[in-house]
Amino acid sequence: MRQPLIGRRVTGASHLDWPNMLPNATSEELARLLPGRRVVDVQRRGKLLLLRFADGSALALHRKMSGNLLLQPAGTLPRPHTHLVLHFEGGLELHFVDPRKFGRVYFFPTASELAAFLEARLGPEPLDDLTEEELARLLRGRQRRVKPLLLDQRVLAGVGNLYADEALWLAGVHPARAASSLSSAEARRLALALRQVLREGIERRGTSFSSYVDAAGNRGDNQAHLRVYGRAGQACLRCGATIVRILIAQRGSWICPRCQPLEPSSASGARP
DNA sequence: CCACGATCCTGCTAGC
DNA sequence: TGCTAGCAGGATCGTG
Repeated sequence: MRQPLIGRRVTGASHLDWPNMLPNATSEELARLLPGRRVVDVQRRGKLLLLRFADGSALALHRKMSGNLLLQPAGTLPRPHTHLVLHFEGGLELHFVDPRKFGRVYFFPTASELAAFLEARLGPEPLDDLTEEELARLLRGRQRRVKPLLLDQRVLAGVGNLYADEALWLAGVHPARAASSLSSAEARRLALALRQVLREGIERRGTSFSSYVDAAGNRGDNQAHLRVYGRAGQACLRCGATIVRILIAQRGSWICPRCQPLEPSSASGARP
């Protein structure tokens, strides 16, 4: 979205039909405050898309489970479940389409308010800052199970359910292991695995097993390359054991019970 | 500090 | 064919 949006001025905001989408503003405020603001940067932080405006104000958009952001020519008829259309000069629109209505749009009048918001709820970026030492530091002393810890955005930003499962499988770590129980070798493998699965997901332009599309409406390819997520009943790609689905912190979690033992087994086990 | 359940929503699909 | 239970890429809140 950077190329099409940077430098463009907002001319309007419409189709704001879902107040719960706006935790810190009203529809009327957005429609009144946004026109005239010029986009100077488009960034990602964790799972948030940030639109920064010339005066330091910003929008932060979270797609949650079902949201899609589509760049369309002006005048495109919004599809069902569209809850925000941002109009830009030059005949461009950004449509926020979200059937489940879990998505959120935050408005921040100043850069420092945005910074405080991000600081309060997001940990380090795995692709920028996650050395093995940093992950070891994040795990140290935590009695929490490792998967819920990885999914906690305040601990580490941007890792979701499927990437957590993929990384834990690659690293040969059971999702219910206590975070502090990981050996330094396991922590090292996990740090590398997290970076790998996120990098692959981006290279493949996302995981579209359901409705995800990018801003141009194109599906990603990553769903065809998942190693463990959603593969219950199928053979583990590494050892041939049957992949199972378990519940960890109420989230579906797919594991290979042989490559990812819960108890440190005396048998040699998998050397992923 | 941590686990768990409920909550916010709609759509899809597997199973009957 | 039609119904229903269960599940879904997320995150927050209250309770214990």
